[in-house]
Amino acid sequence: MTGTHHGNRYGRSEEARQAVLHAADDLLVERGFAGVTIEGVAARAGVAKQTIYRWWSSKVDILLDTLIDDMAKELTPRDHGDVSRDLRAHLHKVALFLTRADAGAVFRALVGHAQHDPAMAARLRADYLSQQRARDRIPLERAVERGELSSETDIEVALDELLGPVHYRVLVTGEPVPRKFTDHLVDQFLVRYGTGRG
Amino acid sequence: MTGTHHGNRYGRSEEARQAVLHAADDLLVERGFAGVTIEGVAARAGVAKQTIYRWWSSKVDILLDTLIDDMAKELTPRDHGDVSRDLRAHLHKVALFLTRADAGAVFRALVGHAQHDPAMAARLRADYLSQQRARDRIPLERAVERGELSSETDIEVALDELLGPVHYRVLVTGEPVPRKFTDHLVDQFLVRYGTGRG
Amino acid sequence: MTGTHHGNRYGRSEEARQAVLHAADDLLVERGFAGVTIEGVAARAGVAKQTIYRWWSSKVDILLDTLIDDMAKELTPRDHGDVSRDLRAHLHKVALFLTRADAGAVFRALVGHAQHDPAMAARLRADYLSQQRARDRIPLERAVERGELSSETDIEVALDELLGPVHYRVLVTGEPVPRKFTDHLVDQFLVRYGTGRG
Amino acid sequence: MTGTHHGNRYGRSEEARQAVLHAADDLLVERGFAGVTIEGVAARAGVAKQTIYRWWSSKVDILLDTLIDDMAKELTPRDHGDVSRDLRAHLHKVALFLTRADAGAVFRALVGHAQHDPAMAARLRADYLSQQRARDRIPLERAVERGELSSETDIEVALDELLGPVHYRVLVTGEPVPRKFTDHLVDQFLVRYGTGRG
DNA sequence: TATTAACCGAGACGGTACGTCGAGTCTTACG
DNA sequence: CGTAAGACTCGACGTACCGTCTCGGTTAATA
Repeated sequence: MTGTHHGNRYGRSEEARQAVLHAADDLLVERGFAGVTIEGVAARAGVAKQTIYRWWSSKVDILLDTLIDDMAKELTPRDHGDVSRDLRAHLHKVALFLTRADAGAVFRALVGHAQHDPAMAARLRADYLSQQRARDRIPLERAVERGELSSETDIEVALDELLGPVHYRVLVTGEPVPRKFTDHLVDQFLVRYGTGRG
Repeated sequence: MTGTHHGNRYGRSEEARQAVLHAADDLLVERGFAGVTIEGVAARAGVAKQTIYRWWSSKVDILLDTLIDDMAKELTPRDHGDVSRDLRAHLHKVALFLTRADAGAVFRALVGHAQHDPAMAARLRADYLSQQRARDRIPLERAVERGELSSETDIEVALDELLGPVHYRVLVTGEPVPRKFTDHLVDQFLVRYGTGRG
Repeated sequence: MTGTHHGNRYGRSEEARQAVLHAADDLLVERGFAGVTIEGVAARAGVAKQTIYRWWSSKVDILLDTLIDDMAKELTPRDHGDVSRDLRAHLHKVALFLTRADAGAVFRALVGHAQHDPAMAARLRADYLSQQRARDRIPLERAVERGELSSETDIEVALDELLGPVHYRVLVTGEPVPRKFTDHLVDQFLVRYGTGRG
Repeated sequence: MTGTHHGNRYGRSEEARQAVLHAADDLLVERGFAGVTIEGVAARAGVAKQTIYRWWSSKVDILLDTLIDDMAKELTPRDHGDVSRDLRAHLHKVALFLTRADAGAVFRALVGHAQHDPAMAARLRADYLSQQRARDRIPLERAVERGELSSETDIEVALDELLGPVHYRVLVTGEPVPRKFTDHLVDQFLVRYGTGRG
């Protein structure tokens, strides 16, 4: 009746999964968060609504799925052998990620939605942000190992000082986040905490 | 409302306005952002939907109306005669405001929604956040006048360094924002920028 | 936003009501009972689904509304001054009604559905069929008054004998119900029950 | 079903067939016609939907399968040697069958559905009702042979006069069909058509 | 005895329609 | 003119079944 189907007892259709994720992503970028509807995603993906509801609980759930890959892929810090270069590079990557159209848009939309939905906020933090937080720690932990930072540095607070201003600009003031700004944050941070050996 | 409606040939009903604002506020706290609907507000306020649409353009518009008074009232910094005490007090007040149930909930909800709605975000920044930003500048400008901060201090960047971590915790990580944290931010800031005269 | 609306505090839109009834009727005739869907009726009538649900509880409810006028209009027996002519005329009208495309189709569909839905069956009998039954009694009661039938005639049973075979053909065997057949039923009936004065 | 399924190269599983028929029958009695769904039958019978679609074209097709045995079994008239007793007995059996919960429910449901589906109605008449009609003729044909009825009797019309009122009560008015009523129908019929020898 | 084709259960798939909710618009009667 | 009331169109929600299409495993006639 309907053309080609891909039912399969042992496992879902990867084709349908990809179509849904891409459709949701596209709609978010094109029409914004309110423009992402289950009905719209289904239509655009060429998929039945029921198929979406079978695997995702809400449009937020879909967007989380689109986010997780990107974040790990784009935001894993590399080792440049030097705390300053590590931090400058990582903070810049974070800024680029947050302000870029596609993946950053998903992140902003989800953090925005989290303000309206405590349960989803808890899940976002437990499943996604904590992973990112772990990646963010890496440059600082390496710096402590290298002796570039005191071993008594409060890394949690340090992360807030470095990442806080970047997210604040993105989420609240809407100011751009140029490289100069992130570099400045790193420099100020090292002035205070660095051992002078870095 | 009193049960009887109140036509008024010369001007709008202040009674209706207050009922709407309170109903919206109550619903936000009780049921969250999604629980605030025009229909629900109208029913709760004992007001016709049309009356709401006549004076507000959306539920976000109503919530903005509830926010503006509170922010000016609660977040105007006092002068303690000393940059450290000024900043510590102000940052603490900001943290309290953001994390408190009612007014902070409205703020978080609106910033959350702004992530989904660029036009509303622009308006939020132009009409509300810029006013708050001006209030936030006061302690720093006073410190420059007093000579406690160099006159070359980039106040915009300084604000981002002070307020950014606070908003980051509130909006992203969900960590609490204790006085110890805000005090630490101020201390670190003054270590770097202070003239030593403060 | 949508063109012309006709909201009105004091009363529903007669225009919408008529459009719904006609659309339902048309769909029934064109596509059969299964082809009558709330969604389809709404689309065809140019009416919102919500408007239908506001005034009718189901598609059956709509069809009942289309039926009631027709039945009273078409099946009220006239007085020909003679039991034989009265009954022949009435039975023929019933047969025509039942076998005709539009109104008869509605009747058949509803009686068919009543077989699946005891609650609806009860309502159909209480609100519609009993009215028709009352109309069907008229010729027989007149005949008793005229002395053409014994006053001891069991009118209920008589009605079953006259109307039963007609409905049986329509609903069960699908045989046509020609005038010859209905006339024969009347003749046989009068042979048995008539006083010979008719 | 036993929990293990039973592939069979040459021929279908009688076990599955019975499970489906019983499940359909049970669901019809418990939840009515609308409560009979292919999914529900499959689940209840412990059978795959595909197995149902392999052997039946629709839920109506399943119910027809449950009907055919019962009708032949229960509605074959016996020979009492006398037209009056033959007809009284047969008409009473028909009335019992139609008004009883299980088999009668299936019959009523199918006749009801036939009002909505002309193709199914044609099939119902061709495959089932015509067989029943043949059985219904038997007592009358025997009576003609015996000389109890004139050989010129129009048996088709006679059947409508006898069976029509019974079906009318069952399908339309919902009145009970007591023995007194069926006996009366037979008596009236014989008054008119009998040769007086019966 | 091993092969293998028809049947079986399970269940994912693309769809249609369901009945509900809220959005934003429009009309009315009243004060 | 502003108000309460509420009917209107519209879009999306999440659910139930539809009928189709694999999939991996079972069974029994045949090679």
